[in-house]
Amino acid sequence: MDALENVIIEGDCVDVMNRLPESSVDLIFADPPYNLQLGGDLTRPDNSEVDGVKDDWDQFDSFDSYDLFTHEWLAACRRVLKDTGAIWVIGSYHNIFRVGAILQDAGFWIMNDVIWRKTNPMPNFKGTRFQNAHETLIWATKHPNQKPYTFNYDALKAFNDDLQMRSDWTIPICTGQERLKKPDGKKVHPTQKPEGLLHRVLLATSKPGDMILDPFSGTGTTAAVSKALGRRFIGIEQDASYARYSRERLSRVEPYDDADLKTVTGKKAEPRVPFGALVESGYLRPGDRLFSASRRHEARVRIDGSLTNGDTVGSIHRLGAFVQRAPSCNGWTFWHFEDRNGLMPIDMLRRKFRTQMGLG
Amino acid sequence: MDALENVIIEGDCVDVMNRLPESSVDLIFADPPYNLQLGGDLTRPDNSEVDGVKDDWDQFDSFDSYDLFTHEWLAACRRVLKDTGAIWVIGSYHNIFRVGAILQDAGFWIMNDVIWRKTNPMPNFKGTRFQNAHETLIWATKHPNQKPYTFNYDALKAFNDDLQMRSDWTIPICTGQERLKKPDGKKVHPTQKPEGLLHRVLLATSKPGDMILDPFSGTGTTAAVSKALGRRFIGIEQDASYARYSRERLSRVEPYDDADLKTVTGKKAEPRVPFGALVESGYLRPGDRLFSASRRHEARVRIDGSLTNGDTVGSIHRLGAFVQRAPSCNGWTFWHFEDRNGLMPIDMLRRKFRTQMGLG
DNA sequence: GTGACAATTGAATCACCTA
DNA sequence: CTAGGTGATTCAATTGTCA
Repeated sequence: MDALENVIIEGDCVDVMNRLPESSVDLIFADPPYNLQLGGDLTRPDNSEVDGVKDDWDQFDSFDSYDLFTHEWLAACRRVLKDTGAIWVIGSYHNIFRVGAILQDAGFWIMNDVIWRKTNPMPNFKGTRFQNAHETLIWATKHPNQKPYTFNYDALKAFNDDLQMRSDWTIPICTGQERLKKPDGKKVHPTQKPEGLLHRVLLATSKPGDMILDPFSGTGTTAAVSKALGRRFIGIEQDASYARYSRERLSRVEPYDDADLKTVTGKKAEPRVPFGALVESGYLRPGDRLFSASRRHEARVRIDGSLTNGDTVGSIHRLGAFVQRAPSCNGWTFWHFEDRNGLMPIDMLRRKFRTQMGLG
Repeated sequence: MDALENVIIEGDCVDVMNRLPESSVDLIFADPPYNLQLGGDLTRPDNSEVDGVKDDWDQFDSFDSYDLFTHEWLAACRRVLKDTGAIWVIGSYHNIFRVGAILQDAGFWIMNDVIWRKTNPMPNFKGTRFQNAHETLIWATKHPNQKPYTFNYDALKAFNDDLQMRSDWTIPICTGQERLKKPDGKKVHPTQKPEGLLHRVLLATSKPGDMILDPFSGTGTTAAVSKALGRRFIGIEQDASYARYSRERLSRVEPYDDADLKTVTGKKAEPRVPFGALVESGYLRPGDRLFSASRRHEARVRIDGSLTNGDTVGSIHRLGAFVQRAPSCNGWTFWHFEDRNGLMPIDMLRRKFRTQMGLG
C-alpha cells in the first residue's frame, strides 16, 4: 500500500490503518461514533434518558468496551502519524471526556480544546436540559513539546479580522445544498459535519500537499475539503453506502486555484537577515548613527554590524535591551536611521534588502 | 456535625466531606485544581511578566496521581449528595477530560457540558496556539435517568430574553471591584470565578433553601452567590488565608439585584462574524474578485479570507488601507462583490449570514 | 468633574536555531 | 544535552494619571 492517496477505503479503520505505512500522515481528523455497544437509539445524543433500567447495568460494560475501542483506533492513528503530525477529534459530552483522557494516556499532547458553537442547533423540545448547542474538538500533537507542528497563526488572524483566533468557533450546522440526501429526500448520514468546520481545521493545522487521514470518513467531508484545499487525503469508512455517497461527492469537488491556497504568513516565516549583511552591502555604513524612536538613545554602527553607544558594545538586540534595561529587545524595530522624512526603523532596510536580494 | 450550614470549613475536602452526613446535599459545585503543568516564565510582548498559576495546590506528579486525587474527592462528593442531587465541575483541557471520564465511571450521569465563553480572556502572547477563550463545566446527576432532579427551565428562559438557554454561556472573567484584593493590591486568589457564572448555575439547578456544597471553596464565590440567592451552603477550603478572605466576603453579601450581574445575554452575546467565516461557509469562494466602489481597486479572495491584489496580501482591512494609503480601513464597507445588480458591499453578505444563522 | 491617554492584568501546558 | 543569541509576540477592561 504505497503512495495510496485521494481515496475512500472501505473497511474497519484499525485494520486499514495497520496496513498503511507508518509515519506517513500529517494530520488526522476523527469523528468517532458515540454509541458503540450502547444499544442504538437509546443513547443517541439528547435521548439518553429514554430508558430507565437498561442503561444502569449497561453502563460499566459499555464504557469499558467504548474505552477499548477508543484505545485501539487511537493506537493505530499514532502509528501512521508522522512525528511532526497532529490529530483532531470531535465529540459530545457522551464520549469526548473518555476520548480526551485516553488520548492523553496514549501520549498525545493537547494543544487546545475547541468549541464548535452551532448557530442553528436543534432545540431541546422537552425543556429538560440546556439546549445542546456545541460540540467539542480536541487538537493534539503526537508528542509533548513537539517541534515542529503546523499552526498557521497569521492566516487565522487575517481570517478573523486581524484578531487572533479564539478557541470557540461559531459555525452553522450542515444544511441545505451541502447536506447529502438520498433519492427519497432523507439525509444520508445523521451527523454530517459542515465543510466550514473542516475548512477551518485544515486551514489552521495543515499545509497544501499534506496527507490528511479520516478514519471515520462518513460522508467524506474531510476528504472533500482536503481535495478543495489542495491537500492529499485518505478516508476510511466501514459502511458501503456512506463510502459510495462520499466517492460520488468527491467527484464533484473542484480544487481551488493554487494561487488562492496561499495564506498570510508572518515574520517568522521570512528568511533571516543578519544585521551585518546590511552594513556589508552598503545599506548602512560604519559610523552611521541609529536612534530609538524618541531619540532618547543613540548608537553608532560598527564595521562588524555591532553597535556602540560609547560605553557598551553589542548586537542591535543586546544594545537595545541594555539601554532600555529590558530583558530582551527586537533591535530591528527599536533602532531607527535618519531618513529624508525623519526616523525610519532599520527593519525597513531589512525589507528592502530582502526584496532586492530576491529573498521571500 | 448536624445542621452545619452557611459556613466555610477549613480543611482537606475529602476529610471534611467524610464527616458530613450522607445524602444531605442538594447540589455540589466543584472547581478542582486544573493541573496546568506550566513551563518556565512567560512574558508579554511588552516584556512584562505573566503571573501564572504556580501554587503548590496545582502541582501533581503525574496524570495517575491527579486521577487518584479526582477519584477520591468525587467519591466523597457522591456520599454526601442526595439521590435527587447533582454536581457541577469546572475545568480546562488540562484536566476536564480526565475529570469527566472519572465522573462517569463513578456512576454520575452527565446532563450537559456547558461552555463558559469568556468575553475577555488572556491572549496567546507568542502566537503558538488558539487563544484559550473558554472553560468547560459538566453538569451531572448522581444517578442515570434520575428523577427528580432540579432544572428551572422557565426561569432560565426568562433570564435569557425568552430564548431557550444554550449550552454556551458568554460571561466576562472576574475583574474589577468583584475581584478580591489583598491590602497590597494583589489578587487574593489566582482563579477567582465570576459571580455571574455561579448565578446561572444556581438559578438553573437549585431551589431556594437547597444545600449547596463547594469542596474547593477558594475565595467563596459559590458561598457568596448561594447566600445572595437564598440557598444554604457549606464551603470547604484548605488554605487558611483563602478561608479568611471568603468569610469576610460573605459578611458583606446581600441578596442580589440581577441587574448588577456581569453576564452577557441576548444579541450582545453573539460573537462577531469574521470575514473568513463567509469564505469557509461558501458565501464567497476562494478566487472570487472584490472591488472598491469605484472599481479602481480589485482583489482576489484566498482560502484564509485574506485578499491579494497581486503585489500585496492582507486581511480585508489591511489591504483596503494599503491600496488607499490610509492608516486604517473598514474592509466591510470598502470592498464589494459583483451581484446581478452591480457592486454590493461585502457587509451585505455578513448581514445575510447573520440572518440565515439566526444571529440577531 | 471630565475626557484622553497610559499602564496594568487575567487558570498559559506560549520560540527556535546554532555552537 | 545545555547555553546563548536572535528576534517575534497580545485582547478586553479596568484603573490610574494628567491636562
